[in-house]
Amino acid sequence: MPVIPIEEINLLHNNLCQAISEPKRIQILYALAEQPLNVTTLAALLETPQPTISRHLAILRQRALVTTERDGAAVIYRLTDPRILTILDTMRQMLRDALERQSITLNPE
Amino acid sequence: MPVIPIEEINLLHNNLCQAISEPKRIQILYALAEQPLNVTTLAALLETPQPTISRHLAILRQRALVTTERDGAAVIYRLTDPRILTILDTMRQMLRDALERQSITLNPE
DNA sequence: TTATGATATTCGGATGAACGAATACTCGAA
DNA sequence: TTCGAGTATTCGTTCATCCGAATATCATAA
Repeated sequence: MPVIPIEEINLLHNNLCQAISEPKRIQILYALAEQPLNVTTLAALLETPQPTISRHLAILRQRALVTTERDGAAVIYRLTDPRILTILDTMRQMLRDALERQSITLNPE
Repeated sequence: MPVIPIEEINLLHNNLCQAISEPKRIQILYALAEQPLNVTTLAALLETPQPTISRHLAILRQRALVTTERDGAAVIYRLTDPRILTILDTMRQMLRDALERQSITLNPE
């Protein structure tokens, strides 16, 4: 029974849990999963003001969830680690299963 | 390229991301992974006031991450879905790998 | 039914993000 | 070196959530 040090719990919280605990940032991660994008394109895609996207990207970059590459005046953002998608998709499946237990269905057919 | 509806993003955020975005709740989930526990025992284990633990458990219960069973006056809490541990462990590994990229190591040896 | 251990809830204050708006910075072309 | 497109930052406000303290509720034994 491994007791996880509180320092590691805090790192986990600050760097990952906290980072994905914001709907807009989840949207950003899914968008970048399709393809790397620059800030303006991302802002247009998510119909969100550019400073808002830029702030969220800064948070994701500080947590090392995305990396950047310059392309002239533009900055291309891409996912650092595809496992973040595995995590989000697992959560979605858990959510579907939990809703099913309550006989509620997403996208019923 | 599946575009995820904003409603599902919000459900994901409210029910799962938000729920694990708190160090004490992560500790609780790991503790319950070892074995089901009642509130008082959990409070003692995590050296945290009982009302604090109770409030966090209420949040986890509302999100269906834990379930309860009565045992006399006590209430036993247990994990609903072991996949939450898979998620947390994957995050820990991502964190380790990210730190390694910066030549920082947890538990060096 | 009353007392006790166990759990849940409420209140108030404090803290932490998020946002809109405005603006500052950066890069490269001319 | 100046301009414009692209990106980042700052400020002030608002809103959500956490906690400690106190207390209420619940279940069972006597």
